[in-house]
Amino acid sequence: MKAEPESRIVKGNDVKFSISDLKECKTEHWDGVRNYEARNNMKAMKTGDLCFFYHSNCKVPGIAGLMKVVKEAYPDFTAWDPEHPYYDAKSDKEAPKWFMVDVEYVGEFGRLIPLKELQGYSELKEMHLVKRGRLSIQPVTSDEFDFIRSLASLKSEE
DNA sequence: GCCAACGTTGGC
DNA sequence: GCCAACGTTGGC
Repeated sequence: MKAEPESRIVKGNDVKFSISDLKECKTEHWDGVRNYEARNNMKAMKTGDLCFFYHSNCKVPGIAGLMKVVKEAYPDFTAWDPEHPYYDAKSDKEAPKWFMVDVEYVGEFGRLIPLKELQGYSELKEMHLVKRGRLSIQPVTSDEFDFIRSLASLKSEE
């Protein structure tokens, strides 16, 4: 799941959200997903599922930490707020178009695992992130998950 | 800030 | 329902 750790202003609001921000607030709703495939991936998530927190659109893009799903997909209310950077006039309350999940902080990796590095592993050649980078919510196979987990430990495990 | 790779829109 | 034009993402 991607978020931008560096400040960027959209419609007067800073959309910055990093693993440290999640650590601080502990749980957060993952709003702003405005792509059908990404939305469908979120709808498939189950409570307790683990997710990687990916830092995108920043100096060193890569995987920053781990979080878990604590609430399954429900309507993204930010789509209904005209003042919100992710407002979508075409989503109404009767038939919500966009959804979000709630995630809880699990841990930050002792080191950020750069995209550059991930691209170099043959084990990850087929990974969505490597093959087709653009999607903001992507599937990870259990083999890919285990492999990436072996590349770094959480700060809490050190 | 460039631009490739997508995704979306809308005329026909 | 095709597809050209346009918009967005995000690494570099």
